[in-house]
Amino acid sequence: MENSYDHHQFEAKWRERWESDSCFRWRNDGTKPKYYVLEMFPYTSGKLHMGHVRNYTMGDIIARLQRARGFDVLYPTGWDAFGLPAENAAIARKIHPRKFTGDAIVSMKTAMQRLGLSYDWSCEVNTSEPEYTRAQQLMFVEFFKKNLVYRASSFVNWCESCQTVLANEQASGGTCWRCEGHVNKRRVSQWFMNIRSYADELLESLDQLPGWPDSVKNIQRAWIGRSEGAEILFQVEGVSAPLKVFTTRPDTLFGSTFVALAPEHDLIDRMQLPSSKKAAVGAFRSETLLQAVKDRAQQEEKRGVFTGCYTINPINGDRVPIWIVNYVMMDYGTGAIMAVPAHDQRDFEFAKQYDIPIRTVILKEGSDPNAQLAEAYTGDGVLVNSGSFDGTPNREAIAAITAALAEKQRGKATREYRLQNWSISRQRYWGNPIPMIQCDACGPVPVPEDQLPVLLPEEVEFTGRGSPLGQIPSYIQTTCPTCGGPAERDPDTMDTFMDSSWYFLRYTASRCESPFDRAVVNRMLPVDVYIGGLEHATLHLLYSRFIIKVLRDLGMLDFDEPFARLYNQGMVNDTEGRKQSKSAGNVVEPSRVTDKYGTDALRLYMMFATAHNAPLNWNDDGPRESRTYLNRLWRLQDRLREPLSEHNATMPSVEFCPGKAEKELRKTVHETIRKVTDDVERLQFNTAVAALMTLTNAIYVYPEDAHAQPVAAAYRVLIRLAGPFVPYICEEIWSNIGDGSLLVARPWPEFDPTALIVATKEIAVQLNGKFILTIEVADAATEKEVLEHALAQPRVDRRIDGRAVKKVVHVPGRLVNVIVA
RNA sequence: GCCGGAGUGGCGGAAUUGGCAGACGCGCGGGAUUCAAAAUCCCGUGCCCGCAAGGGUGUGAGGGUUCGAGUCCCUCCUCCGGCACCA
Repeated sequence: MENSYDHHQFEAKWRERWESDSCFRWRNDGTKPKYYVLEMFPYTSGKLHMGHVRNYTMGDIIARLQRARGFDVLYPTGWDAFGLPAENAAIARKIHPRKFTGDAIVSMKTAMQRLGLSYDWSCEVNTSEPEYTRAQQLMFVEFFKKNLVYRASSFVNWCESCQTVLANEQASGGTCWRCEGHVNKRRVSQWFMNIRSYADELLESLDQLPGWPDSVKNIQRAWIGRSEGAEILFQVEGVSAPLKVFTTRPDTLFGSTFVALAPEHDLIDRMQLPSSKKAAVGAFRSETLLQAVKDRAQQEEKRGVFTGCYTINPINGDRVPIWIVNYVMMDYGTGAIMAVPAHDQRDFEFAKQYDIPIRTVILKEGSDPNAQLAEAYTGDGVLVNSGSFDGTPNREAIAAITAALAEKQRGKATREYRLQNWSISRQRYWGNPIPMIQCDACGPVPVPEDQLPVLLPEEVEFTGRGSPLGQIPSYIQTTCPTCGGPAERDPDTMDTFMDSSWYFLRYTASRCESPFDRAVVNRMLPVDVYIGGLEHATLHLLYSRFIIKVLRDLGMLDFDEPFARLYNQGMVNDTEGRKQSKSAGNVVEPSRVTDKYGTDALRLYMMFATAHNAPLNWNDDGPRESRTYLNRLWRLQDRLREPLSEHNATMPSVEFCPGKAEKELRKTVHETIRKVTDDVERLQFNTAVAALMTLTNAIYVYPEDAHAQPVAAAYRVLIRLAGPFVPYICEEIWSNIGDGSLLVARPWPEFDPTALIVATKEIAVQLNGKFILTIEVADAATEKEVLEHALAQPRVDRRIDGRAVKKVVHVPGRLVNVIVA
């Protein structure tokens, strides 16, 4: 006890003891209510950075606290172990991705264990291991059998430097999400998952997620991008199949003076282009298709080419020209629009440039129908130049015109989505092989279950060019499981977002033969608290929600959403607020801080510095300042030596609290229990730490001549409350002052609301809403007594200055507001 | 451009439902301890006027609702995040 605080002397000791006593084991025996705490598992980059420390400390505090409160806590972790960086390391440094990943796991796991994180490591999951690979391949085969995956050859986002296909959200802004290289359009045959068929549910069930931050829900809503409108069929001259157009403004149909197609649109190949137009059309298409997605999206100038072909407007029989334009995207809607220059700014600009007629069909109230438009009018109004619909308010005309088209079988109300279907094929080695065989006679055939998993071949040369698996004949060449003839394996691996969209199910049965145990998963999920970065708002979190709904519809589990509550921890930046990065040379190593100040000091600093979701700009003084507090916590052992040796209670007892000082301390103890418990529940770790400091201060200033039992007990409560935040020092102190048990095995202190009631309370007195002073009134005082007491104050009386009191507002227990003229 | 979120002391940040703005910490000032210093413990600390008692003022700017606004409403400014020819 006389030793000064030296973290080196006991961190390893307690880590080993917690491990050997299985303190953090998930029991899964149904005897206690369950609690599932989850963090976004790390990608196996090899380094643990401050962002991880911040994220995992939050989860660890919740896990430790909930265990103490009597929950059967599942708090697991694992490794997002497949992916491009390991493969790139293989190409650059000739290290096999399996070795690179294995080494990374060893070093990261050691670092994570040093942080005192209370994971149940027996649940550990590694997405690159054969068991996980097999489980996911079983699920893929199931998806295939139920037609949830399909093969399509289409224009996809192609990253030139990664030589791979990207999902739309992985190519946001025209740059690759991983290497930030240019993304082009390219026609490739891929496996897709039909996430769009779940778009409505993914959107609507966001409203049933009160535990999610609005920011993430809004990002997902925008990402899904549902818009209501109509699909309209245009007859193209010389082509039998009608052209489908999507619009949100069917009310403007009479104003459509041309139809515009995306350059990729396949109708262009089926139209009979006049020979005079063929060269220009061909040139425009190939030029546009060669452009990187980003360049095309950022191109301000609207350009296009007239095809020489015409189509018939189904509402009025107008013959309108068909153009191919650079501002219509194949990805959205039908890749074709009815252009209405008068009421759409983009169409307006295009029509001006190419001298296409502009016809007003919506008139703003009180404006001149013949006025020249300076820009498109997109507001509301009344229909003109629209035949029998003239005079109809445009909002009504939307439904009316849609109905008129439906009657003629020329259109219907419909919805479109910004969300694209999920392309899951990757032309990479270090991923989960797609368990499919392509047979010329039988088509795509799944690998039979008894032959799973399809494992990656070990002997591979990593050149960084083309398809790594496709170049290995011994892997590719196989026989068809159906007909026995020669066939080829799918040369691709699955997008790693597939791995991470169900790993949290696997934790509950990490060695199970089937992908997961249905009964256990149904009991443990949804995850109670999920913590991770906001950067996964549209990728991982949307895919996970989708996969859970798919598994539900396949009858494999019985809930709708994977994560009941979601929290996004803020970034850890450098001192200037810039992102930490190797290239900027501003990375602070967690181990350097923990060596010098101890794990607890680092954890405490990260929790105290700022709110959980605000960015944390690193402050070099922070860990030292936290250490100062820990020293203060430590020294109380010595300072309270006598009280602690005389009294072994773990709570301040009422009978030992006769005087004001004792009662006040007891009140502070219970306020702290309540505040720490509530604050951790809301992830307000900074204010929880502040409450611990307040109790610490109260113990320091507790009068020496007051009764010893309350202060000894208060200190024991403090150590128990601080345990989840700074576990090592608290376990060590507890071994000196406790009851011989391990602190981590102690239940959480009980909150007693009656301890908050003391004899008097403070009431603020205001005059005309302006604060004057506080008065002390008896706890049981009536309203009349409180008001009399307030008005009797000389300072209040002086400020009233003889004016008549018009009204008095009394908020019991809080304030009195005296209103005078 | 559109959709979110946020602007509070010298600094990091508190303020559950509209009810004493600035909890807690850093820094700073004072005191105790010490031969002295560090460390430690105690007290003080939004700003302005005042020796003090006391008074004024104050949550990005302006307006509004209310007995009462950091909190609710409107307009504007700044910063951060998301989306961006989405038909």
